Amino acid sequence: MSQAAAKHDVYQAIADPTRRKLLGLLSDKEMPVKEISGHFPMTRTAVSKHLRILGEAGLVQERKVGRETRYRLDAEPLKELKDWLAYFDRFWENKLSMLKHYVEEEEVRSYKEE
Amino acid sequence: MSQAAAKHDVYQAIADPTRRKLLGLLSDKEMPVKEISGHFPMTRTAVSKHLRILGEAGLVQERKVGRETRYRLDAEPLKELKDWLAYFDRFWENKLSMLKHYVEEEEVRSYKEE
DNA sequence: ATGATATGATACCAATAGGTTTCGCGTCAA
DNA sequence: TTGACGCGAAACCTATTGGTATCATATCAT
Repeated sequence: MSQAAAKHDVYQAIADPTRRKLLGLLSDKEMPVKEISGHFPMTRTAVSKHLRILGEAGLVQERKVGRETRYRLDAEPLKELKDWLAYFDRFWENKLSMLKHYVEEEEVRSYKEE
Repeated sequence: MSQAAAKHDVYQAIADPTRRKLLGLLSDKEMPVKEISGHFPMTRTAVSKHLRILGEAGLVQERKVGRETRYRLDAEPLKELKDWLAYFDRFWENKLSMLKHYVEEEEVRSYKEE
């Protein structure tokens, strides 16, 4: 309830390479927009928009200092991604069991349908 | 070189909730398009497009069986995601060290600038 | 051979995404 | 107090996305 209008989720947020780079950049230290945008071949406004999307996903937090707005990483929402990803662990943690899975599937299916 | 025109990467592929659901569905078993599309409130063509995008990202593999095309999960490309994610582990594996990080940053900055 | 089935290809559409330029406003420095 | 600075908001543009309906083709069943 604390933050309405979560228009962008973490999956969308990291879909864009610029935004992934932003997260890497802001993991080192807090940074004002001007300094941030110096690292990207686009206008400050464009970077600012990316930052807003990251903010909506909860991946960055902002703080006003004088006329600056400083952004820093908040990695917490990445947990959701990590959890989602964990489900697929068994499918490549050992590829053998996955293969076995499909081979057995196939034997059953061949017998029934083909 | 084996696969040209990788128009979609794994980050984009999983950005869409329908496609994430598809991956979950296809992790259980190989499935033909018609059966797959039965699980979604959209046309078969739409589902087919999502499958193509997943295919471009290497996340599903297809196999022709008679007039069917059966799809199955290939989780391997998710490794890239997992690796990318691993970089951020330190930022929430123990939140204390992260906090410490910023506090120290801030002390230095206050001293220099404010 | 004929008709139903499974699918991909194609053309089309509205909404969103990613970018730009311009503008206004608060803050800092002279 | 007057600029310059840092930033977000707004209007705008084009390409992409997610969806549709329609069509062509290959395969299966009769």
